[in-house]
Amino acid sequence: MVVMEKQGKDMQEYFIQNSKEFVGETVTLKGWAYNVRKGGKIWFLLLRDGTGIMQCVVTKFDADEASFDIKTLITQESSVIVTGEVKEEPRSPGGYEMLVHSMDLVSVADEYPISKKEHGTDYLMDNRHLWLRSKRQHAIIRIRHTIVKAIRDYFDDRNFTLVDTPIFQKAATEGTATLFETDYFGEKAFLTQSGQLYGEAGAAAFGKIYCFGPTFRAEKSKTRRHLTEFWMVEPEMAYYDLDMNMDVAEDFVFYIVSQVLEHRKPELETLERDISKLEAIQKPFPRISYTDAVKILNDKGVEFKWGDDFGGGDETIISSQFDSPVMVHRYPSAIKAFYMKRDPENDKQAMALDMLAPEGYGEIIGGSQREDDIEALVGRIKEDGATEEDYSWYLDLRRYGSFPHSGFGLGVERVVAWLCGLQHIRETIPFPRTISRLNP
RNA sequence: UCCGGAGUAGCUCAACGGUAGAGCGGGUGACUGUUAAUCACUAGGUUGGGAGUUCAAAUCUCUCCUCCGGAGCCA
Repeated sequence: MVVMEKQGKDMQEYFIQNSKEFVGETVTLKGWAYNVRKGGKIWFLLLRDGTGIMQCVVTKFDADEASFDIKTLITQESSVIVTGEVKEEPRSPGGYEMLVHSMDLVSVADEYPISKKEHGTDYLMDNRHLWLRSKRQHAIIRIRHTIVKAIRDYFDDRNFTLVDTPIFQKAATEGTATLFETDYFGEKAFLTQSGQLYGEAGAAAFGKIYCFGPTFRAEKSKTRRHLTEFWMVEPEMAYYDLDMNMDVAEDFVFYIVSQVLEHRKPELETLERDISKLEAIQKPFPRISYTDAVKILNDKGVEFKWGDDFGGGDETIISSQFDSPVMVHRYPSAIKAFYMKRDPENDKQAMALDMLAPEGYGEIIGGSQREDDIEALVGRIKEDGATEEDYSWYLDLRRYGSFPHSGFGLGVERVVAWLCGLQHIRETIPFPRTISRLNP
């Protein structure tokens, strides 16, 4: 067993994140100069390797002369390869440092656009390709990675099959939203706003499926909650009703939160996230009907009529009543999509659910039990001004073995913003696309 | 699309009718334990574009452009 451990470590590649296991050893680091502090006979290089930042100490006694003299050439973000001994050192940020023996300057960086002082967001977004190197952005993107992994693991471990859905689509999923139009060999095609209708075909073939990919909305939204290109995961489950759907949504979101807490505490601390708010989240999540939600608003003195849709401020008031995400179900059918099943007990209500994140982060999930009655579905398609022809393959799913089924979509970036405690959604994705940004 | 705010040095900002300034970053030099290192010296500007008012405009007026925040729409 001791031998196995030794072998395992010998085979382990050194990177800054696991310095603890290499104390006393001489290792080689390849990375970039995050910062340099120069003295006369000693200088400090903060080296970034993608996993963390290591303080490298260069002195005339421990390093050769050529390596020491690199201090006159090196600039912020220059690429360097350093060899030296890893030591525990309380004076060093991170608790470890490297005593440098030799150094190789791979490339001298030009004057770096992102200085050590503060910058405006728009300037940083113009330099997004470089901004990603900073501690804060590094932490966010790593948390995003953990969220995406949790999403895939959750479904993969529960017998869901991945069914990818097309990005080019012939028609809108939900008539109202504005879509990006493209020329598809002389024919109109739209960038997808949802994979759901295809997901329903998948559920009929595989039982439980999910699709996960980018989604596009051409609305000219200018808010901190909107991107024109964002990632959405959409599970669809055969023989699941609305309550079972909410069970999955709750368990799924709880799993994502717990994975982030388990694996990304250092990153959350870098972001100065109030972790107690995330630790307070518990199952079961509160479930309230739309009608109850309207009562909450009215009790708080908000003028709100049954039948209207919630605005951002309304959602914040409702969600702030709870520590955990809240699921609001049975919305007025008039404000929901045609494919949602009507409540058998009240035709004015749709079997829809939205999940609102705490702390004012808004809607992170939208879903429903789907309409499985072909007559009802055809009726609503016609009410929307479309034809049976437009939805012929979708209606086939009701002609050939219709079945109760449900699903939902979760917006990845809104979850990242919520868990990271960010002010703006544009930091949640490496290269955001908004109404005013297509570059970089 | 509507409402509000802002464009001044590479960056973050000040000057708000009378000769355009600071901090950071850059350059040069000093320093053996720095922590957004410090200290000294130094370079750097058609004040977003256009038009107008005035003896005089970064400053006042109009217009256009760009960006930010909010509303609507939504994940």
